[in-house]
Amino acid sequence: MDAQLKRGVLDVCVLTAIKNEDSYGYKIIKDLKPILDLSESTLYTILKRLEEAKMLIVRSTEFEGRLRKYYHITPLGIKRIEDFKEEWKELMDIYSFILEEERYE
Amino acid sequence: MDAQLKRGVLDVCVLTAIKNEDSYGYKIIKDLKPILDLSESTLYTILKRLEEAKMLIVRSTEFEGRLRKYYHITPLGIKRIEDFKEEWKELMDIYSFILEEERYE
DNA sequence: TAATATACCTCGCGATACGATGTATACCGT
DNA sequence: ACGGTATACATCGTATCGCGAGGTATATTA
Repeated sequence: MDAQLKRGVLDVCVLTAIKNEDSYGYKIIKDLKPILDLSESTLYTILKRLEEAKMLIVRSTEFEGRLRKYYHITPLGIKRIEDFKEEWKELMDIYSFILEEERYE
Repeated sequence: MDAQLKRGVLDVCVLTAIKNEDSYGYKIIKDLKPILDLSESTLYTILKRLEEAKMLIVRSTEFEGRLRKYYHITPLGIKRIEDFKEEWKELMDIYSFILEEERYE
């Protein structure tokens, strides 16, 4: 999938991945794999950004000798998802425009 | 509308705007206004990019004393629109994922 | 013992939206 | 005659962000 098209949905996907149950980086990538391929460097950048935006909070734990950082969504994170749904409506209008113009070809 | 979400659709919108009839910068902005607000600096950057990608060709004319550059879509430009429609399917899957997760809140 | 999986992270590059700014002509109201 | 607005083009710099390349470390498996 085109990188440009990803930009508007990536952070919302990550928030969605942790919405129902706290999760951690490595698991998020695996969970999202079927619908969206994202690299580790991308994910950790996003997680950091979302943390700075207070859309999630982090809890570091140790699991079987390895570090594992669990991410928990905040009300601001929930709001980000809701806002996205509103934006989606506008995006649908744009898509309709592209399809409609097609009829006259 | 969020700038990030725009990135994947902007160039396709511009191509769509000139698809059925050759058009020029100032008119493209006015035509797209109802569904998408884009600034002049953004549009001219996109037009230049699309020209370099050979998705459109330019024809400079003079109209009532002013310069006017008409843009005409090429087969590559048409293909870009078709490719976008395929990408849209993937985007719909992502949107479905976001909505489905919602059910368990 | 070597490879693979798990789990984290940083740096730099390239792509790109957009505000600010600039140039120039035509038109319209006062 | 003059100022404002519309038309029409363009460039530059900044900020954002996806992602490949590379790094560190432990556990498991062949």
